[in-house]
Amino acid sequence: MPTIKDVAKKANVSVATVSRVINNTGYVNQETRKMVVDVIEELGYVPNELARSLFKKKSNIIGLVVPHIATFFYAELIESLEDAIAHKGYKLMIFNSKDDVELEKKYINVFNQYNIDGLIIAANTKSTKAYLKGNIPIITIDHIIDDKVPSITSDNIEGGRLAAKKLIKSGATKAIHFRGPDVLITVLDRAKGFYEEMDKANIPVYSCDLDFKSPELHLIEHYLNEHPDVDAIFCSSDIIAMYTMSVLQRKNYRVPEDVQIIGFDNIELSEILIPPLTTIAQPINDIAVQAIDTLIELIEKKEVKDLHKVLPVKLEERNSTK
Amino acid sequence: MPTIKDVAKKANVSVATVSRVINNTGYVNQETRKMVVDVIEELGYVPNELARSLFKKKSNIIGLVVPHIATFFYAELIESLEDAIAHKGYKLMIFNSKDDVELEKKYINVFNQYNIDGLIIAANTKSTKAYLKGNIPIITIDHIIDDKVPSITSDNIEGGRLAAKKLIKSGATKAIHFRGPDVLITVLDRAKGFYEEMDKANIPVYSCDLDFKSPELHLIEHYLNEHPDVDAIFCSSDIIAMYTMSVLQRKNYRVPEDVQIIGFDNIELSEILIPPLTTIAQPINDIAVQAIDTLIELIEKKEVKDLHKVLPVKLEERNSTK
DNA sequence: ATCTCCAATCAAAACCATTATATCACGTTA
DNA sequence: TAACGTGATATAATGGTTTTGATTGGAGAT
Repeated sequence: MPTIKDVAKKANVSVATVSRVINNTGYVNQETRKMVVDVIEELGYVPNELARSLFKKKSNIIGLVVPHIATFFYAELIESLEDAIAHKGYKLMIFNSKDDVELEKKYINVFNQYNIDGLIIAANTKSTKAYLKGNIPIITIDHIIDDKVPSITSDNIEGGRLAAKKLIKSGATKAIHFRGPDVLITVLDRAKGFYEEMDKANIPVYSCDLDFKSPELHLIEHYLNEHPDVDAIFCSSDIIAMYTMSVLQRKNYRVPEDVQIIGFDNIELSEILIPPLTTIAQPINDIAVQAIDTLIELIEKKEVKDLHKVLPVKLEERNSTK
Repeated sequence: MPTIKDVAKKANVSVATVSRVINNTGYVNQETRKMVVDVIEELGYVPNELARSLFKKKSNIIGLVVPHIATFFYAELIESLEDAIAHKGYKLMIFNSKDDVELEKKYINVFNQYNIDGLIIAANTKSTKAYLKGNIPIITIDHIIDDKVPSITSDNIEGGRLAAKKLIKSGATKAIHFRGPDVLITVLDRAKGFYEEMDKANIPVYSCDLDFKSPELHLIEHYLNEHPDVDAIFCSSDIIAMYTMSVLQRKNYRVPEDVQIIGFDNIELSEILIPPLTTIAQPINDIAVQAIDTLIELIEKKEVKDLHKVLPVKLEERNSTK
């Protein structure tokens, strides 16, 4: 790999001149510029980003902490984030925390080691303070770890409400809420909105916590057995809804005639279920774009207006509800 | 952030001594070591990985090029890779190529800029030569771009054969193969093995190319309409199989009585379909581990024995076949 | 004729960690 | 005693880039 020195030597100019050409700063004669550009072309010189980062204390790398890459929602989120990040000239470094505190600690070190410019935390971290200690700009997605740390969340409470309202309107009389793990604020908020409306309508709700990545089929079945007369189900995620529908179908419940079901996320697959799944749509792409925009404002020390942005969700009506 | 100099000053030793303590090299007195370690602890000093990388020409970063992060198979692959990489003390930088040549070109520059130590290409790249020009160790997953570039693939041909054999044994008389995009070698290999066996058994096969990420429902439907008497379907991926099953169900085909169907990948969801999907299981985790192992051998300039490793696939029999 | 100004350029310092080389003190050995 | 080995540490060079401060030559002003 040729260095800036090689270019300088070959073009018979100083290193500084080459630097000025590359960065379009300071004075440089048109002819000199052309000469330098030609040599750069000829040698196939590419500036070394590490050296740049070292000097500028800025790496153009954004770190992302997620609990599980392969969970559908996160996978789609990562894709959107990668896209938004690439557009801004940054690169993405991904860390899979697996909700493991030790792992997170290790990662936090890495962030400092690499002069990472910003951090997106989409995981329910337990090491809040450790993250905040370094002075890397941080933004959280899907939850809030500190009042001063900007966040982008969907309006989960409203999502829960929308689901409840829809089920109530379609004649629900007894409901189950299959939730994700109750350590997640998203999960709690969705539940909160849901209970709120169901309580108002005096409809009893039973709830059960499941794993997000692979919901336990036997738990779902067990729960349905305990409440055979349930006629409305709200799930914290579309994946949970898919698992639930699978159990329902196996147990010969008709959807939506016997039981209505609503999911959350609006992942692509929800459309092709039989019947297609009614769900609460999260604006994943908007979340990603807003997160990156805000994070970059933070990195550039600009003023961030709304510290906690809540994006609207939408009821996507399909045929798993009446 | 304190630097090595700060540590040296505070501990009253030279920078070199601190470095020796950190890296466990050369001679350093026990007492001096303790003193240095204490100061490091006190200042919360962490070596700057960028400076290290710059000097060593080694970044401990491994790049990964995938076509679409959110495609199920890739998401699971990324998760496994991240795991294997983290275990070896490397970090993962992800690039979503979207099968876009321009984007790939941009990324290849980035790899050099960051002194990336190794590259995993899981995408069907069109810029083979550009990748090879830099002298970064490369390994490909799921396809082969050059005879000299090590690769890890599943035994896709055998996968196709296994699917065919199973369908033949269960009485198939007319088959459709819903494939992924025919630019992918994986897709072609699976088809190859499948045709091979079906030809032997004299069973006609019709095939149709679909998108991997969001298979076109109308194409599937159109194809089924054209061949209403089909009784066996082999899909290049479980996602395609899910979409196909959705169409089948909507058209009131019974699975497996009227039509048998086999997928590929064995993603988690395939188990909960109704009926559970028979599929060809790829050893995703093994692929990831072997890929990282081989890549690191390459990085460390060790001899790589088998340049092209083909990992066995397995027929996972469930109830979508007879 | 002298001075100011500015475009154009350069050399050197800075960034941070690593390492080859140098230095020194001490003890051992010929 | 002089030469040597060795443990312990310091010094300086290295890597690639950007920035700072300094220098030059020439145009225009006084």
